[in-house]
Formats: sequence, structure tokens, C-alpha cells
Amino acid sequence: MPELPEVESAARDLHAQLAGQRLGALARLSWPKVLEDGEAAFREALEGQVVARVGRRAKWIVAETASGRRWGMHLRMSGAAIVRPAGAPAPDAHTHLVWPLEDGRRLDWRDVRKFGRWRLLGPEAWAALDGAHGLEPLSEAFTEQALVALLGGQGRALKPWLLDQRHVAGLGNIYVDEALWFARLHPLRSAGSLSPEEVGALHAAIKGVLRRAIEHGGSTFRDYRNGYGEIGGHQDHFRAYGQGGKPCARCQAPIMRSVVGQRGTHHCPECQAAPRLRPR
DNA sequence: CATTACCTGCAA
DNA sequence: TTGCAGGTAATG
Repeated sequence: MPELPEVESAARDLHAQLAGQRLGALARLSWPKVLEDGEAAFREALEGQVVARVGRRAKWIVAETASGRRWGMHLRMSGAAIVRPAGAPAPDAHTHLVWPLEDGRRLDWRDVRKFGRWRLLGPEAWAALDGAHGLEPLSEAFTEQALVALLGGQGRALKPWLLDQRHVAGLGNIYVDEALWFARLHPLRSAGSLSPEEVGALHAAIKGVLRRAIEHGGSTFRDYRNGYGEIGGHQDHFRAYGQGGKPCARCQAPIMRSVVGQRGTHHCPECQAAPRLRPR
């Protein structure tokens, strides 16, 4: 799943379903690499503990027990954390973790591609994770001025700059393409070359597209599921991502697909003017 | 900055 | 059979 709106949706769903619930004994671990700190450490930290809250930092779901233990879950490309009701069908072959809950439900961790990870977050690990990520784009701290300051002097192309989690946390391939489309900025523009007006447009585009995507429960084009196992709805609102060859919603010119920084990239060649210098 | 690795499934 | 997919870390 992937990006901020999907992780935020999943975290909210997990909080609603898990807060106040006691975790039972880990009942299945079919891909041990999921647990970065090892099975024993996770059993010691979580078994028998009551979940106090579930939130998000960047693309990490961060949960905490009433006893003060914290852990993070990263879904990478295809992970999903889903609370199943009592009597739900048995977990399938892609479900690598099963935590029973005291009330008969269970928390499943499903991950087809097996890139997702769980990490215990003691004070040190939490500080490292937090420090490795930049501003939360939906926080008060992410102001237009903050974005101006971050972009200043940056020579990288806009798209790879925005994908770098140390600058702005939580954007990924979908929402960078979407935000650049709304801001009418070409993905290859130099990050430090934006006018104040363009930074303002980018700032508004990032906040706007993330907020709308969360309202729609995130995007699903393949694997993403929220905390109830349901798909998102924002994929029906894409303007650029995955729209190659289709008419631009603003000017009808065909959306162009290219590769920028090894990532499939989508933009409108009419609305999002190419940079003057150093194209391509 | 580019390439490779980590994994599996699916469409071309 | 090949290439590509929402992410990120590790290497040239």
C-alpha cells in the first residue's frame, strides 16, 4: 500500500478496531523476515499486551501498547494489516502473521510480495525512524514558507526530490504525479527553480490531493486493503497516474508516460511545461 | 545518479 | 517469456 493516504486510512481503521484490545499469542509466522527484531522479541513485547493506540508517521503505521511498548508496521509494496471478525475464513497462503485478539477476532498481516516489515520501536529506534523522515505534509508545520525553505538551492529534479522521504514524508509515485499535475509542474523541473507562485501551487496541490485521497479511503489498483480488508476509492479520481494516453482532464492533450528516476511517470505535456534547461 | 536486490503475480 | 508494479536499502 503504500503511500500516506493508504497508510493513514489503514492506521485509522486499526485504531478503531484495536484500541483497548488485548493481543493473544502469535499464532502464525510463515515469513519470519517480517519481524525485523525476531520472533522472540516480538512475542516478549506484544503478547498479552493491550493496544492503546495506532497512528502513522510517514509511511509507517505506528502502534503502542498500554504498557508503553511501541512498534511500527511498513506495508512497502503489497502489505495489508486487516482485522478479521470472529469466525472469518482461515488465513490464506499470503498471510504471514496472525495475532489473535482476546475477543475472538484476529489481526492478519498479508503481504504477497513480502517486502513489508514490522519493527520494534524503543526510544532509540523511534528516534532514528522519526529523524529519518521529513515534514508531515498534513501537519501545521508544513507551510508554504517551510516548503520554500526546503526547496531552496536544491538541484535535483522535482519528482525524485519529492519522493525522498527526508524532505516531505509520505509521498510516493502516485501522489507525486498527481500533485505535480495539479500544480502544473513538470517532473523534471529543478527543485530549486520554482517561483514563489509555483511553490505555492505545489504546496496546495500536495495538501489537497492527500486530503481528498484520504477522504476516498486511499487508492487501490491491486493489493491495497484498509484495516477492514476493503479497497480504496481514490483510483477513480486519478488525473495523471496510470492515465497514459488518456486525455488530460484540463486540456484534453494525451497524458504522457515516461520514466523519471527509474519510476514510471505520468504528466500532461501541455499543462506541465517542460523545463527550459537540461531537459530529459 | 544508475543499477540491483528484495518477492510475487499478472498483463502484454 | 518479458517487463512492470504503490517502497526502500544497498551498491557501483
